[in-house]
Amino acid sequence: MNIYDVSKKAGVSIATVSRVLNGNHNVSEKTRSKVISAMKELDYTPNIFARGLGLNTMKTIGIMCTDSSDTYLANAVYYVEQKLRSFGYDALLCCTGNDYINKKKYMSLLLSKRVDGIILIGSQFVNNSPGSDNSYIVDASSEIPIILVNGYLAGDNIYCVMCNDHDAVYNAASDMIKAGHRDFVYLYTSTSFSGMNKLRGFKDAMDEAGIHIDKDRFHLCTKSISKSNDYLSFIYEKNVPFDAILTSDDSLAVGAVKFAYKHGIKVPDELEIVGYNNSVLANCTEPELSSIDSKVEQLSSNAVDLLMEVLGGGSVSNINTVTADLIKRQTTKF
Amino acid sequence: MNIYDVSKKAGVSIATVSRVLNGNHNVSEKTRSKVISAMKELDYTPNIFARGLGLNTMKTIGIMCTDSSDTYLANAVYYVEQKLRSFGYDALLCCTGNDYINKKKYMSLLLSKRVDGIILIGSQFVNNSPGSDNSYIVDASSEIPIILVNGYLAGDNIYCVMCNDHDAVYNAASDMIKAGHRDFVYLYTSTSFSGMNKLRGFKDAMDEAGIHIDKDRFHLCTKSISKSNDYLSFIYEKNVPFDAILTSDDSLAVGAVKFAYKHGIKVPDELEIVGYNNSVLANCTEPELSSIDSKVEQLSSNAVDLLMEVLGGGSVSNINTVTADLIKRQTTKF
DNA sequence: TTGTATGCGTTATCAT
DNA sequence: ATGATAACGCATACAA
Repeated sequence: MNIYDVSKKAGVSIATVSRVLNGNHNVSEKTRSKVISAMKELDYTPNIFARGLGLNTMKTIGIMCTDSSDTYLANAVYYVEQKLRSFGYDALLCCTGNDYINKKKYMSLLLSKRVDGIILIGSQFVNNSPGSDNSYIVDASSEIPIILVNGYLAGDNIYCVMCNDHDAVYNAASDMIKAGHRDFVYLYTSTSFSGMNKLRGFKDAMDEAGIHIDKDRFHLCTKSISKSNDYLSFIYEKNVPFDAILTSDDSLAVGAVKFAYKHGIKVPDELEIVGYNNSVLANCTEPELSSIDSKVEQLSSNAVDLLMEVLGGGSVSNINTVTADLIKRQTTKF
Repeated sequence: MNIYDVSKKAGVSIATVSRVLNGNHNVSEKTRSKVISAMKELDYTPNIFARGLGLNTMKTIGIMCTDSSDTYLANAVYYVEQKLRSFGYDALLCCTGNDYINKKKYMSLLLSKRVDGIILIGSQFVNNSPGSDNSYIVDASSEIPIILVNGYLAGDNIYCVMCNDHDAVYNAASDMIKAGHRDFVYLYTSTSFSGMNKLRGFKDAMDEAGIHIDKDRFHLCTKSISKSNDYLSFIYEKNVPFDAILTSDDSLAVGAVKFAYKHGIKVPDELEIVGYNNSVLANCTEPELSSIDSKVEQLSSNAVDLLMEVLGGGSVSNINTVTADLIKRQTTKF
C-alpha cells in the first residue's frame, strides 16, 4: 500500500498524491477529494521511513537523562515529552546512568539515529571542573543542536536552560540568618554545575553574614534519606550545634526531618529545614517540608521552545534562566 | 557520505560494503579490512532511514503511559527502556494522559511511526467494564504485538504481564485479620483491572472471615495524600471505628499516616497501615510505611522479554504473572 | 493545476 | 568472493 496504489486508484500522478498528503495548495478541490477518498478506501498510511530518507529527518528529538525514575528527572522528562509532542516531534528516551562511557555511547547512538536535536536533562552530563572532557557534547553539537537542562557548557550550537540555583539557596539562607539562625548545616548530593551553584549560594550568604562555616557543616552526601539522617546524627553526636539545615534535594531534607524526630528535636521551633525541588516528598513528612521550587515545568518548556526556535533557523541566546521560588510549608517559620 | 563513497574509496562495490556493514561472512579478510579503513577515513555513518525503508523497521518500540512523572510509572518506564536498549531497541515515549481520545490518538501515531511493537504501561489503558470499547488496542494488535503491563485484555497479538494484585491484598488483609483486626478501611484510586483485583482481594479476605464491610469502609479516592487524609478524618468524625487501613497506592497510605498523626492515633499500636507499590514515599513517613512491592522491575523486564520473544517469532503465553511481596516496615506489627 | 523523472541510501537478488 | 541492479516509498525540481 503506497503512493502509487493511491495514484492509480484516484487516476492521478503520484506527485499529486504527495501534494495532497503535504497540504500543498496547488491542487484543485476536485482532485484533492478524489485522492482523499482513494486514500481512505485503501486505508493508506504514508511510509514514514521513505519520507525520512528523502527529507533526512524523522522529526524526532533524543532525550538523555541519567535516570528517568528519579522524581525530579521523571518530571522533566514528562514535561519535555509533552511539549515536544505539541510541536509534532517524537521523543526518543535514553537513560544513560552516570558512567561517562555510557553517556558517550548513547550520545553517538542518538546521533546515528539521526535525531534532529538532543535534550540533556539534568546536571550530570557536563563536568565543569577545569580540564574536564566534555568533548562528546561539543562534538555532537557540530551536527545537531544540544540543549542542556540544568547544565552549563559554552559552545556554538549548545543551549543552556537553567535555574538560578545560586540565588535560590542564597536567598533562603539569608532569610534564615535574618530569622536569627547562625548554626547552619548544608547537605548536597552533587558537584555538578547546578550543585556547585547551590553550594556557592549557601557559602556566599554565610560569608556576607560573617558566619564561619567549618567543613563539618557542608557535606557531600549520597541522594538518600538514610545517608542524610546518618550524617546529621553523626555530627549531632559529635556535639556540632545546628538549628538550620539547607539541602540540595528533598530526599536529604526528609532525612533531616527523620533525624529530628529520632532525637526529639522540634521542627521548626528548634530546627528549621529547607529542601530543594519541591517534589512529592515534601508533602509526605510531618511536618511538611519547606522546599525550593526549581520550576521543572518551566525549565522543560523553555528547553523545548528554545530547541524549536533553533531548528526553525531562529537565533537564540545560548543561556536561558528561570527563577526559583521558596515554597514555605511547616519546617520553616520565617 | 554514503555507501557509494565508501565503495569508491575502498575500490569495491556497494554490495561488498553492505556486506561488511552487516557482518556477512562472504567477504575475504583482505577486502573487509580495506572497506573498514575506508569507512574510518571517511567517518562514515550508515543512514538509518534508508535501512529502515528497505527493512521496514527501525528497531523501535513505542511506550505508552498515562503519566511518566507518576512514581510508579516512571519506574516502569525506566526499566522498560533499559531492557529494550539491551536488545538494541529504541524507546519512543508517549505520555497520553487519561483521555480515551488521546490514548487512541497516540496509538495511531505510534502505528504511523511504524514501531515494531507497543508496550502499554499501567492499568489505565484498558477498560474492563462489560461492553467497553477497547478496539483501539485490538485494532493495533492486528498490525504489531501489544504488551500490557498491569492490564488485561484478551486478544491474539496482545500479551499481558501482571502482578497478582488480588492475592497480595488478600494475603495482607488475612494477616491483619489473624493479628486480631476486624475494623478495616480500604482506600483505592482506580477501577482498572488491577484496581478491581486489589479491591476483590480485600473483599474476599473480609468475606472469608465473616467481616461485614459497609460502604463507608471502602472508598474510591483521588491518588492524593490529602484526599486520603480528608476522607479518613471524615469517617473518623462520623465515629466509624477502624484500626486497620489498606490502600491501593502508597500516597493514600501516607495520607493515612498523616491522618493518624493529626488525631494523635498511635501507629501501629492503635492503627496498622499497609501501602501499595513500595515506592520512595514509603521511606518518607514516620513511622515508615509497610507496603506491598508490586515488582515493577520484574514486570517491566518480563514485558520486554515477552515482546522480544514474540518479535523473534516465538510463541508465548498471553498471560504472565508476577508475585507481589509485602515489605514490612513500621506501620504494621504482625 | 498536473505529470514525469530523479534522488534519497540502503538491502537483497541474481549473476559471475 | 564479488559486482550489477532492482526494489523500498516518498518529495520535489522541472516540464507541460
